[in-house]
Amino acid sequence: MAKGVTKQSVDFSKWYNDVVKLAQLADHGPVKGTMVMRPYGYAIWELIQKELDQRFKATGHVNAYFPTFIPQSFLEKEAEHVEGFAPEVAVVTHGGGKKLEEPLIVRPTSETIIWHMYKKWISSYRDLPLLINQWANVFRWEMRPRLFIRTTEFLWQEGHTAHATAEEAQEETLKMLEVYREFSENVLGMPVIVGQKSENEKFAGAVNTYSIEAMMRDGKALQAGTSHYLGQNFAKAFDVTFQNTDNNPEFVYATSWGVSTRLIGAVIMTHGDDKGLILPPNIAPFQIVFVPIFKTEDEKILVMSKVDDISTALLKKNVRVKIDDDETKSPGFKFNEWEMRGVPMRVEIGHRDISENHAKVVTRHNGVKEFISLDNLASMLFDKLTTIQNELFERAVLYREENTSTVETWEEFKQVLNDKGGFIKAYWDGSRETENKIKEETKATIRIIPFNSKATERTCVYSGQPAQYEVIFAKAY
RNA sequence: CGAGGUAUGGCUCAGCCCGGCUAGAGCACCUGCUUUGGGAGCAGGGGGUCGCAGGUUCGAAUCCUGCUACCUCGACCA
Repeated sequence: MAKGVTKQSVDFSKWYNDVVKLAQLADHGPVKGTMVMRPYGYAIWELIQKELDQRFKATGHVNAYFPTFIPQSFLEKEAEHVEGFAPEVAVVTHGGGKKLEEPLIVRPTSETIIWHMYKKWISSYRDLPLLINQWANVFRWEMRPRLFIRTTEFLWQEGHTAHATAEEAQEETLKMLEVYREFSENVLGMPVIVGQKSENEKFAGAVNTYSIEAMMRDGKALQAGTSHYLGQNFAKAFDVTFQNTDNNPEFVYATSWGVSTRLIGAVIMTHGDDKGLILPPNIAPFQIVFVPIFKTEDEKILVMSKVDDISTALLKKNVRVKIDDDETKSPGFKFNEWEMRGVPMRVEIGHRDISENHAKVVTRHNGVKEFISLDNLASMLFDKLTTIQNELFERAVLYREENTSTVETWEEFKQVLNDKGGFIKAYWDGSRETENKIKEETKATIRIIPFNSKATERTCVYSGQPAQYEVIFAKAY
């Protein structure tokens, strides 16, 4: 049927595209890889922004805005950075009808222009730390775009901080990683594994990259957020020094950290099912949808006044409510429509219900239908939002555990990856060569080196050499 | 960027192989009436220079060339 989404088991990619389009989250723009975020999808982003922004402010950061255009020469000042980003950068060569003296790059990330400015603003340890975040769009010319997950232009936030000591900068890096973890788990209901990236996977220009990794329902890994300790790399490239308390000049220590609209893709693929989207209440544009059911004008007046009473009580508790009173659509259509669009709870109220003093409440993620007394309906619904939020997280944790395997041998590794997929815990010798060979043979990469990873007395699953870490391997987005 | 596939009304597709009257269907949309508790029914109606550009031909949705976009798989990546 054209009305439903493709089943996940039939074709997960198609399922994802169906959900994005049918739930009206986003559409393709006319230029390859560009995305139009439709109102429903953008509303989710606004909720994500609000929650994150509160957390950034609470940890002492302030927002600012830097320009999109960056002189090409800036990118070239940090060797690893230019090597990493040059292949995917868009370049402006003409302006005002004339060829520019120096081409401008359209920011793929803002480290360079921000550190150019930081040089002007930092001269003493008293100017530090400098804790700035910006909400912006960035551009990366990707080969294989995918709505929300990988688009040519995307929205994100990027924090850029400057510190007087390495210790303080490292502390900041981990502090923001923890903000991302807490946000992902409590707001998005998405469990993540926190840890460090291998040399192969780290940010171009960073000393260390840390990330949160999530498992999607097809068993693949998605990097949901990163936090980088940049050391003095950018300070040296842009000559940013400060006078320390001993009156000596010293290069500034830096961090950067970001999450993007990719998080929306992550939510879709963490919670969704064959009926479509499932949104955790904390980021659902509509947390509860009311479907009033009536035949006559008298019934309509009765039903609508009751719906208004309950929704008003909910609005007072800041619950986001949608009353679907569109009389041109049948109730059955609305049930399917709002389930597909992921609204956490639906309340059906008709004439019959009112005479029996109850309403039918249907919970999206588990399909449970129950009658609840109208007397305490508003408070029951309010409480259930928290329950649903928790259940979604628990369910996602369980799914991840079920699809995580621990392997000892290389044969087992290949077999599990092939038969089951998901996350594979295995020991690794810490070498780039081994990681590359595993990638060549299986397409799986080291997604993360979890914190507290220990590998004493163990050997590498591939090379048989003494192991340095127990890591998570997976195929990734 | 490499391999394969697709492009016909808003959507899903048929027609193409083997060129030929006015390009079809289902869904969606509009109007009217009847309906409304899991994707309503009947009747009437509107909408397509067949992705774009060029070529072959008396004649092209159909054959040929180029381009673009999208999908799947690879390499790259938040």
